[in-house]
Amino acid sequence: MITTGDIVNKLSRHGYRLTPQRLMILDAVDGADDHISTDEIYMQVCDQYPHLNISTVYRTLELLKELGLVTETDLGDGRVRYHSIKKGHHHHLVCHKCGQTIDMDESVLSPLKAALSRDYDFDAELSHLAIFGICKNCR
Amino acid sequence: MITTGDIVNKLSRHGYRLTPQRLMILDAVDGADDHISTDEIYMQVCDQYPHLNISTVYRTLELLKELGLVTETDLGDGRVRYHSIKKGHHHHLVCHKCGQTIDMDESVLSPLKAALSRDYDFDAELSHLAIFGICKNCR
DNA sequence: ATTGCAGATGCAAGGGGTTGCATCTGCAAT
DNA sequence: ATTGCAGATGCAACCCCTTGCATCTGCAAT
Repeated sequence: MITTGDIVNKLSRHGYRLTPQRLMILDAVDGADDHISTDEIYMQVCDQYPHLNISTVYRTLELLKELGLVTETDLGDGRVRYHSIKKGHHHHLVCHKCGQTIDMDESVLSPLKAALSRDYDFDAELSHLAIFGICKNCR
Repeated sequence: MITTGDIVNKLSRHGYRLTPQRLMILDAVDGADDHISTDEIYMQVCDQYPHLNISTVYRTLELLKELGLVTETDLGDGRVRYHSIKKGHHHHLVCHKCGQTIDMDESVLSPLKAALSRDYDFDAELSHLAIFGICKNCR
């Protein structure tokens, strides 16, 4: 379990400060059942604290991503979505026809990561990838 | 070589029409040395035909992509780029630190495509992918 | 408890891209 | 050569997101 104290430490170690906005935004991501979009986070936090500005939400999510507290995924619906690191890594297969998203095991990408490292000396960041295509029902 | 006649046929077969705007936009993509961004296309075509609207450029590129005449790549610089199909498929490794993009051979992705088809019955569209990470100089 | 200040926020303007709608036009039928 | 009309365009408004800047504040040093 990550406590508020842990977050304070993680932030201060990088020269950042804990603000109520950051705490509320992180709570919103952690508390979400599924991947949550920026404006869902914004609206949710605004219920408690209406003065919040949307740009703070974007900047905070960028920071939380940098600190490894949340991961970001582009599911192709025109808005990026966030997910607590507590809920583990996984990837997505997104169907272009029906829009369905299928969770994909991380292991499928391991050979690719290894090949890129071997052949191109490139350290790929594949922490939360979405791959587009056609699902079995739509093929 | 693809002629204007070929394009007319390809369009009409799908119930679309050939317009001067479409022809000029396709010419701009075909004539570009490298991946060209939407507003580069817009500015280039505007030189010949100033009445052109930017939304026509977006809609036309969407159509050309659908018809397989151009491919689209997101190189992570905040704008999508286009590339003529005539110049072949390839993928990109984009370094988060220095911004360099490395061309990657298509064959690296074949095992992934096969695995997704086998394990998930999912037909992945990996025609012009960008993978983010850290390049050898920045590791 | 005060103070100082770098880091954080709110605000407003701007950038890339999309969309609804009225008008226009390619093109097939006549 | 005309006509009809679905498809295409231009326009304006909008959406998601980012950025510059003035103000505010967490928090460490005193």
